[in-house]
Parts: sequence; C-alpha cells; structure tokens
Amino acid sequence: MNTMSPFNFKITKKLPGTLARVGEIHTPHGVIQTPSFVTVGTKATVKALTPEQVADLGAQVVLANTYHLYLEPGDAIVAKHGGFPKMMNWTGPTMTDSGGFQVFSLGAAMGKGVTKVATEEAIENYIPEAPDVADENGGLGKLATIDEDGVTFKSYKDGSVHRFTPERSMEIQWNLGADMIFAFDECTSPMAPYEYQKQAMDRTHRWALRSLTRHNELDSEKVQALLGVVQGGRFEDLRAESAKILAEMTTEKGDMFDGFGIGGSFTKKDLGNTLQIVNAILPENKPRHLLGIGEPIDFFLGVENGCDTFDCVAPTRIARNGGLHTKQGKINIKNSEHRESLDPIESDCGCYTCKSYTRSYLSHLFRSDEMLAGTLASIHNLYFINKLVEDIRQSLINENFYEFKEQFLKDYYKEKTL
RNA sequence: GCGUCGGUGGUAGAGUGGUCAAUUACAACAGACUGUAAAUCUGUCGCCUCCGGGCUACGUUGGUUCAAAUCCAACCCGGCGCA
Repeated sequence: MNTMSPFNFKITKKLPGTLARVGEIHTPHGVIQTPSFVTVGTKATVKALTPEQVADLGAQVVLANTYHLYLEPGDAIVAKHGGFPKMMNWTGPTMTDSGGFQVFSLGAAMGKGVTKVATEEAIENYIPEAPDVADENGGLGKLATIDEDGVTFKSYKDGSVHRFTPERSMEIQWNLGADMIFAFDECTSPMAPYEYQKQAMDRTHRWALRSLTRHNELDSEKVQALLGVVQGGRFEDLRAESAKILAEMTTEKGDMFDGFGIGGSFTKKDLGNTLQIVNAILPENKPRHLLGIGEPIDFFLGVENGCDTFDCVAPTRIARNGGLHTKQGKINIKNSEHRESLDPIESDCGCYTCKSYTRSYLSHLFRSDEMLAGTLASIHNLYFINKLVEDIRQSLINENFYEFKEQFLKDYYKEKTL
C-alpha cells in the first residue's frame, strides 16, 4: 500500500505449511481483525436490522452495492449525506462492490437458476438455452449486455437503460464513499467454457487498469483502498495468470492495487484448490477478499488458503427464508417439527434470539409472516457466522486450527458430502 | 307453512351434460437460496399404484343419459322474503 495511505495491513500470525494468516486491516474508520466476515448491506441497509444490531452481532465491516445505490436513491444523493456509511449510520469500516456481480446476475445468470458456485454435476448437465439469441429482441431477455468498453444495464426497477464502464464505477464508488472499493469486473458464469472465460478475464484485466487509473485521479489523498478482482473461473491456469497480472498491474503514474478481491465462479469441489493457486501468487502483504462466498465450510477453505475477508448474502437471505445455522447443521424453522418446541435455536448460543425466544415462537412468526421473523433469524445467523469466523481466527492464534476445523465440519455436515 | 336462493376437496371460492380428481387463492407438507431483481422462488397437496393406470368423490337417495359436480324428483341442511 501507499505509504501516505491511511490503510495498512499487518500480519500477526501465520499457520505454517499453509497460506493462512491472522491480521489487521487499518482503515480510516477503524481496524478490521482478520479473518473477518463482511456483512452485506446492498442498498445501504442490512436487511431487517439496524446498524446497532449489526455491530452488536460482531460485524466489523459492511459492504454495499454500487449498482443498487446508483439506481436508487442515486449516488448524488448518497454523496450529499457524505457517503453511504454516514447515510445508513454505520460508523465502522465499509466496502462497496463495483457492480461487476450484476453483470453476471442480470446477464448470463438471468432466469437460468445459475449461481456463482456450481457443482461439477450441474456444469456437466448444463444445456445452454436458446433464449440468449431471442434476447436480442428485448422481451424476456437479459438485463445486462457486455462490450469492450463496459456494460449496458436495464434497470430491474423500471427497465430504463444505464451504462457502466470501469471509470463510471469508480466515480460512483467515490461518491458512495466506502473505505475499500473494487475494480469493475465481469463475474462470469461457472457454465462458461474456457474460451469465454479467457476472453472475459482479459477484458476484466483491461477494465482493472482503467479502474486503477480513474480511481487514482479521483482519490489523490488515498482515502479509499482499491482492490483488483481476480477472475479466471474454474480454470487453474487462468486463475494463476489473472493473479499474476493483477499483482503486478501498475499505472503510468506508478499506482498499484491496495488489495485484491477473488471473484467469479467456482465449483464446490475446487474452491480451496483455486484459492491456493491464486493466493500463492498474490503478494502476501496485501489483503485478499473472497467475494460472495459464505457457507460454513467455505470459511475454512478460504482461510486455510490465504483469504482474509469474506462477504456473502447467504446468512441474511437464508435467515429471512427460515433457514437457521446450528452447530449441528442448518435447520428450517418453518418445518412442522419446530412448531411446538420450547427450545431455543441453539441452547448454547449467545445471541439475543437464542437467549430470548423459543423455536415455537420463531415458527409462529414465520408462519404468520411477521416482520420480526426476519430480524430475529438474521440476528442468529449473523451472530453464528461472525462467531464462526472469529473462532477460526482464534484457532489460528491458539494453533488448533485443524482440530477446530475437523470438529466443526463433523458436527455441521455429518455424513453429508463436503 | 309458502316462496326463493344455495349446499363443491383443510378453508374461501370457480365450474352448470363429456376436454373434471375438478381453475384459482390461502392453509398445509417439503426443497432451494453463496460479491441480494430475493420478507423470494420451486415442488407436492383424494386414496392406491408394478407410474400404464385403478378406485372413491362435488349435501343424501333415486332417476334421465352412451356419459352427471353439472339435468329431473324426493328428502336433509342453511340464508333471505312473505305469512
């Protein structure tokens, strides 16, 4: 990182024989103890929770989204507040995603039920559908189309057309005012073939340099850290190439990335392996954020293979749909077996929900569509995930990472395939 | 008592001779969810099945018809009106 920058990443402990490390990311709004889970608040709100609740659950960082805040209320209005953190009353460190994920979710993934993490089986059985062609006529088509210069989006709100380029993403993220921001990239589909992944990755690299250049024009005092996003899909050689190019990327004025995001698609099976390849190449002294990953097992794979921070919508989205994490695996509180249970979600959980309410009450709130259901469930899941990542961090400090990992995975996943 | 309208699957409520085991919604029972188009979406939802089909069903009983939830008759139950 730039020596003038308020940003600083310090490694305080490593796990020998692996890429795992314990560290601290210093930002203008506080220190992030890593490894750390980043709570997602896409529209400058963590759904169903107040910022005070989010902080009480152990969250250190909140991530919002460029695309959503650009569409509403508009980055100019956010800038009037002094940035999205001030607008939402979050005083700690923050991130914004670049809009790169929406290139995927509103583009290639649109209406196909494809997620960024796929099973090998899903990839093998995937049949590209005809609608890609029909989409050109509008109608049911995708909401994002890519060209060399950028991406054209149709608003999911009203269908209006908007244009994002790397420069535009930097300008919007500057207005949104997060501490850490991401280069504008293309998140590719796990279904995309090698040739496309390569082509998209090369383009993402060109966009990365444009992002880096524009960001440094806007942020002369270096108050925002910019993270370059590694792509390459599920192909090892592409991942290695992407890591190397971004690690060395330098503008004409000598600016480099302050850290890295690892984005794009994975297979469940190869996540750990891919991260190992990438993080062995990325410079050790800069933080690495794994974008959009957050099932319990993923944190072990991510940390062991050198990732420092993680963000994911899963804990909160699953919570709002009745899915609750327990050390014995995930339960669906809407299932009939919980209807009369006077037990908490977990008897030894320290969260507000578990200390105060029965499974039966939560079941009732979900069945009657009460808003508090989403709140209490989100409180539990975010507490659970934050504590899990914190426990992983402590296990690195205490040098019992492997024991902790084995016990947790055994309890959580039991005989299910990992 | 007379007249009139109506009685459909857990509920509401479509259907008025065959394409009806019966639209739809809700409820119920499951499942999915990984940089949030997500308080969303998907499946099942009479009984049995060797998944070909078989059986029992639209207040009750009887009838007309090749064929009835649908038409006719009687009865039972309910709403309303008049006595």
